[in-house]
Amino acid sequence: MIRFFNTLGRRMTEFTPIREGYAGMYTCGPTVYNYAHIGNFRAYLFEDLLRRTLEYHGIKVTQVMNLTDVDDKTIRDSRAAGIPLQTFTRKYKDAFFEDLRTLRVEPAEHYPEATSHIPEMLNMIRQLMDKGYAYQSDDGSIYFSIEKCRNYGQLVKLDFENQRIGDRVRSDEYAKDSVADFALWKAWDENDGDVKWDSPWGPGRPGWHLECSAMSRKYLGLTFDIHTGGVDNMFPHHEDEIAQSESANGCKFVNYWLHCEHLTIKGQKMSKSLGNFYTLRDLTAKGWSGAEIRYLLLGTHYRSKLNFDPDALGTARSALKKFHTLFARLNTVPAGDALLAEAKAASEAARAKFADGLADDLNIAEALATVHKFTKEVNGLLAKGAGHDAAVVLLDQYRDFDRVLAFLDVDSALEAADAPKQDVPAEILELAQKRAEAKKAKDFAAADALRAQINAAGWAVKDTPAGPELSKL
RNA sequence: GGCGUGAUGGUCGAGCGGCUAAGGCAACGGUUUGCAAAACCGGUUCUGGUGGGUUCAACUCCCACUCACGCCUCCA
Repeated sequence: MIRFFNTLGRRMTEFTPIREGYAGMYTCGPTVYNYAHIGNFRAYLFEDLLRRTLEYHGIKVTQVMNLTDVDDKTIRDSRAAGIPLQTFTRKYKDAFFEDLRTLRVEPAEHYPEATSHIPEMLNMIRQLMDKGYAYQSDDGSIYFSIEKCRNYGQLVKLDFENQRIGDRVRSDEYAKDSVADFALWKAWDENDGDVKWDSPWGPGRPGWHLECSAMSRKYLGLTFDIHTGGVDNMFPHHEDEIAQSESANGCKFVNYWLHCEHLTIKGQKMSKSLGNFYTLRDLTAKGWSGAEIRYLLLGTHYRSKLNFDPDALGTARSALKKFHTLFARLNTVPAGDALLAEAKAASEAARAKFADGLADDLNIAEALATVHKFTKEVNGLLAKGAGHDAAVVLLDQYRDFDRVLAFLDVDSALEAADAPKQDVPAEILELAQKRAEAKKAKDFAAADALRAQINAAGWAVKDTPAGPELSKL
């Protein structure tokens, strides 16, 4: 049984898909006006964990992630750069997909762009107008009227009578009947430059919330299983999506809403406006790998705040390195079927616990603890003389875990272990060679002197069963 | 002001109304090593923000307080 904490109702609920064995999932994607930061990627990694967990449990997932490629910011920044909107957003779409690959995020089935779905959105506005849920204001914009929607406020309890009205609201309020009404269609004005589409209500562009309602309907149907996003999307974005979709479609929009907590830095939300963010590229430029970053960002339960500390990436590196040396060891176990049955039993037990942990609202801590306990067993089996056949089973179990985790990298670790270290300078190799000879001759004074020389040159030497190994200090 | 989330050992981070409070990283001890490093093994560090309450029994439920963070129309 898989269960999730459903924001709708704020309860832990068993997951029952509409169609057995299949799950339709809509995940709010990026606004492509800049590089996404790792707080954004935390959400996408959570969604990746979600889809991989469903798949691990044999459920076929259809995931849709939208790309918001027209809004205030994309228009503002493309105009400031003097570049056509499409060209401008193309750059950040490409960067986004590149970053997803770095983090081993499994691709969604559909990545619809807002600008490619204007007809679908206009169609939905038409329906809302016809049913009386929307109205046109003096400036030509179309708004959704909250008052017409009895169910408004399913995700968050808000008391609109008793709100502290901020400046942002006041500046936007002029054309609306009610403060909470939101734009379905924004009438063109000169700030939009050449960005505009024709509509029955005059030239303009779609409101932000509308794209998700229109595109989810197109790719997932009127009612679908799961909708996710960051907690900051609960209001107004998701609340407005529900209002639009349920009003237009006349039926329930989404069965399970899952929201991911924020990534914080020094206890504060990471955000573009506060300027306290790291992009993925900032971290990879410092030498951290996608796997290490993935390990760190996935390590905290999605409904808890994750305080990002760059130093913690070192923890990730240490932990992953231990796995990699173990994989290499498993790969060189001599032939034989010793302890094969034990290996199979340990693998099967670990697999079941791992699956159960994930099924419990994506309890990654439980799943990881299982992997680590399994590793302890694996080491025990190796110490007891497990043969090659057993090693193959154990290694396969790590590959199986990695269908969800995607940071263990069993096979690339094995390849790396086999490949010669090519980037070591010749003179360092020569010193290491001389040291090996000195050691062979039991001239330890000379060997230590050579090691000091190697260290002075910025390299460390370790003696492994397979011979000396060099690494940068 | 309204709504919501959280506070666990050096650090990150779980479960659970009652076995010795997972697991990672770090530290420490041991095995191994010519010495190291790496690897493996091991116990250890806290009595669970504060104060009450319920209960035979609470870290786990309830109340209050303190602190922190988030949302209240840009925001993953």
